[in-house]
Amino acid sequence: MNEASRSARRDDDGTASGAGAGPTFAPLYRQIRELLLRGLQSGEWKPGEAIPSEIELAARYRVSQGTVRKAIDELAAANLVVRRQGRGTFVASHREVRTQFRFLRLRPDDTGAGAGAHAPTRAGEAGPGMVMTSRVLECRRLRAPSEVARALALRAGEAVVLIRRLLEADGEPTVLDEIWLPGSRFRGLSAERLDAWHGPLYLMFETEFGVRMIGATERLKAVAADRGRARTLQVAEGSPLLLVERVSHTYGEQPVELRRGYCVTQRHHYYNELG
Amino acid sequence: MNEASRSARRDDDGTASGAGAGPTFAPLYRQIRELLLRGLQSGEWKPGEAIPSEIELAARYRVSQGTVRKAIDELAAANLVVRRQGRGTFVASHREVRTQFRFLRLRPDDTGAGAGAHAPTRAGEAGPGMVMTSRVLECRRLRAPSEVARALALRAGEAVVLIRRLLEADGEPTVLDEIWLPGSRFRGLSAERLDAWHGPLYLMFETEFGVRMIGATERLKAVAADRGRARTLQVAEGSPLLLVERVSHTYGEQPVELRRGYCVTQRHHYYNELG
DNA sequence: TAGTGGTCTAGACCACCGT
DNA sequence: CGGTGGTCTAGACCACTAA
Repeated sequence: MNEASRSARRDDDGTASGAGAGPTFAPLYRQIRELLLRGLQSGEWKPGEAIPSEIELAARYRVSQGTVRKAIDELAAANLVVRRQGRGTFVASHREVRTQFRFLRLRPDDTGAGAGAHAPTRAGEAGPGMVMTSRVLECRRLRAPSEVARALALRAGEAVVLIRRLLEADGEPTVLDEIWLPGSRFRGLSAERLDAWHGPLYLMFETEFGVRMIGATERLKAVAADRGRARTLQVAEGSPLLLVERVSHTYGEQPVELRRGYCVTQRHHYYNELG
Repeated sequence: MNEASRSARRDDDGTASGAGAGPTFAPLYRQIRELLLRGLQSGEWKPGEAIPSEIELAARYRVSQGTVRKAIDELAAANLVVRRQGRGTFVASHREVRTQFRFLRLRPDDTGAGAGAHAPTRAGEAGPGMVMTSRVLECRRLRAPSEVARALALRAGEAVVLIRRLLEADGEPTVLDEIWLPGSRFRGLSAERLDAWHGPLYLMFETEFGVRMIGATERLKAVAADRGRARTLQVAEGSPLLLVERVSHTYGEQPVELRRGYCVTQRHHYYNELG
């Protein structure tokens, strides 16, 4: 691209050069990244589909391939997009096995035969190394309690969906989930549809409701099992449970799920890596 | 660099081109990265010091600046090195505030005034938002129990150091740590030296023993407080505690610490982000 | 064989830092 | 001001994939 057009675009995009204490200009590749991000968010390219080639994007935005490349690099680093040499760059989807268990941090304790206590499940293995089956206990619509509304950035009293489900790992009751979703985005979600669905919940959200979870923040606590939860999880009342409170979000940090998972950690643990 | 010298270096580095089913050649920038890694590991450049400039490294290794850049990019992404525009690239150190609390995931519950339940402590804040004080209960040398030896990749019975300490958050007993270290790397570590040290433990390990923690894997469980720990933490026996079992490592994934932290999560939680 | 992403180069210029 | 990292370009070539 030539000097003139570059300056022109920059002037178009920015809001202030010397005007005020406004934000300084973002590098070109970040501007491109934002444009691509908008394409993802708007559904111009859907999960599983390929986005245009780097060369095509470079031509479209009138920048060099290297600049497009750096923009895509960041999207790939954020797991929003997956590069495949020789094939193209694809919008990430919960369909893919690698991404499948990205949000599931629960692992069985004895992972690998005589392996060290902290060996990852298996080299390069993404799966949890266990068979997880889900049983929906309840699914109903109600008005958001205040803390749920706050977490989902809704007004108190707005419609939400509450799902309660029991996860069994290798046949043993292990996680009791209480999932809150904004009613507006999940119209038509019901216990029947949940029962009919076989596969990861986030894949259902993606394909059936067009809501793609791309990240989450979690808060973990140890709590004592109350009567009801103890019964459901088949543990003694007062047993220690690992409470995982998760708020997950789509594009633009927009929260779309509040989940409280009560986990029995007798034979399982929550796995995390610090770098 | 010219074709001839590039081919030459590649032939030197690799082990097999068409010979056997050996590993395929790594890209140049990865080879450079490994060379830099060796420099870090060997202590050629020490924590806090600057490594040579990109231009100098490019000349030394006879590659382009862009290739060196990509190598350093990966080291920076792994937090092994910190780039500072206009100044240089520095070996990461636990001295820096940003890195200071990288391994501390415990946060006070009510973070920010009326903020949403899941707002990070503060925008860009690395600190824990609380005053943490440490009290060493015990520090002694003994022979490694088998599971400790396994976690630290030692032979059973080798010398290890056991540290027990109590962390108080804003004056309240909150975490009871049991820390196991390989004796060979931590000669001369004693309760007195620990008491005399003020600052993060990992900084002490780095400056006093030349052991730099660069990463860790953690396993979390909810457990019931036994008699002793309940007393130390001033909670009721049987109270749920968050057990954080951490194995941290230095360069080359070499484990150098096994830590079990028993956390009271009445007013605190373990924070995590999933991307 | 054509098209895609992946690597590598060389050089220009910018933004920032310390002196 | 000189030196550092940061951005951007243009073009060559490689590695992989699919038709």
